[in-house]
Amino acid sequence: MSVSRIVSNGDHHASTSIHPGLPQRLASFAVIRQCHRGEEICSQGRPAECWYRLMSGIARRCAVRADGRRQIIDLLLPGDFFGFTPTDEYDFTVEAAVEGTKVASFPRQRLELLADSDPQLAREIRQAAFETLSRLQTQLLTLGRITAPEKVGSFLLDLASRSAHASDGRVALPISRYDIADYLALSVETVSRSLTDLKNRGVIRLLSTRTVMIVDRSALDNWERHPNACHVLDIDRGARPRIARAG
Amino acid sequence: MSVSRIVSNGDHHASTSIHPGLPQRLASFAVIRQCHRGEEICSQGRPAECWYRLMSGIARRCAVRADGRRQIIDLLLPGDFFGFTPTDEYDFTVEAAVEGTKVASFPRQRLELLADSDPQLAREIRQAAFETLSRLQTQLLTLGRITAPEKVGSFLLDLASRSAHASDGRVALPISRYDIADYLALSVETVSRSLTDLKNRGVIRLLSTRTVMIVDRSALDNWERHPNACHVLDIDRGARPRIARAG
DNA sequence: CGGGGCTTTGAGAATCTTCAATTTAAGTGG
DNA sequence: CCACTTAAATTGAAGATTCTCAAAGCCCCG
Repeated sequence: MSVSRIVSNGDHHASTSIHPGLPQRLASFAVIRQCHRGEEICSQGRPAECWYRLMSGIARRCAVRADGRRQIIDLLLPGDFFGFTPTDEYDFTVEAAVEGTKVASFPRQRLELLADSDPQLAREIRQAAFETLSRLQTQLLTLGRITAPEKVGSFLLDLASRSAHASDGRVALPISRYDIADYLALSVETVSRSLTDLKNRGVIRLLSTRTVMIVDRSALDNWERHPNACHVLDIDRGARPRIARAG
Repeated sequence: MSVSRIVSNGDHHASTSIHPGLPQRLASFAVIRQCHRGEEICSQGRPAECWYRLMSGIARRCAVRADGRRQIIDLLLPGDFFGFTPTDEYDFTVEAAVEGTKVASFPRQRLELLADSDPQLAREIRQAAFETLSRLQTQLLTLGRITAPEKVGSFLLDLASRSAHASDGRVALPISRYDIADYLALSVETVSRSLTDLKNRGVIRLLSTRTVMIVDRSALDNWERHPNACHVLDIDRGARPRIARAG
């Protein structure tokens, strides 16, 4: 169903960016597969026979609720690993979000066996898992935001930091408003309104439907540097400060 | 600042439950530390010198926003690992949520070195990381819920599955309503109202303030078994089904 | 028995969702 | 290359939910 080939050193793109080449040991086992838009890369409930890394394009890891609503658990950008499970089957379905998405797949069982005798490989796998953890944590922070514009702003910042161009505040939105909505647990309309809201407040500029320019970075990023306030007695006892919405 | 001692085989509790003993190899390196309520176990920004596993009690991994709101990224129950980071410093602060919380700590650098020559240990660490991933994903699903009662219900189910007693639907709430609120990104009042709402609808019973009985499990769990609907053309194009709230 | 936090409940304000319709963008075929 | 069809994105208005502010009851601990 797709072109497959062996690659010696995975990444075709510039290795200077945030999206570095494959770790050395891993690279030699990669089998690249190209996917159509909407094509499933791996399916929930199926035996987890491979680990993956997105090489180009975009993929989404999603679940569907009984009420029919879809939820995007994880947005996969080039360089991201996925397919890690504690059990022997995939816990989510992953599908390509854009045409021609390229995925590197690694036979799990073989890799684990090799890792047993190749410490460097084992470390690379561990590192990949830790980076996946970090990605999910970032998303948890985003979903924990209160207002919709904050969620969208947080999403934009995350996207900017994970994308290639770091310098100018230009960020390409790789997915539709619908996908963003399902990723941020908002309705499409609210996503759209939040974007125009941020635009009107001068925080961003919409260069095109799928391109935003971050003008006021600080307005989007409102995280405390050191959360030691957690330690304060008041907060520990539950009487945390109550703050008005960032209307 | 706390009692520390070496243990040969970590877990004091029944090994029959969901909370099994420490993996064999890991166990031999555990140093147990007992913490006071509110005491920090590890701090954001500090060098990540240890990996941890909660042995008893409860801990929370949290962040504080610039506006003062606290967010609980991760609720740690006995058996849970934490402290995994892709960088060399902790990305969040972890603190004991109840008095006498016991934590096993493992010197990271030493463990990684040992893992290089002990494949079994390497596998155990990997497994721990994957389980952490799974835990975060579950929380992402919960936060992705639309209504507050759904979030609370999802939280209860998760808690039930992670707690010891599996049979009777009794679930002990190990943290305050405030903590639950910060964990689910809701206000305290909404958490409280959601609980009484679920009670009034006969889905749960409040045996005590900190003990709920799950009566109608299916009313809380509304996940599609196989999210293959993602693959349907309509959904792929964004025109996902729009469903009324579960009022 | 008193104090303080924890929990619950009430009421109004703000936000988000839903339903509906319009506008913009994109893809297809002549 | 333009007209046409369809999807994507935006905007409006009403209804629903949640947050905020306020206050009362509860429970544990000293």
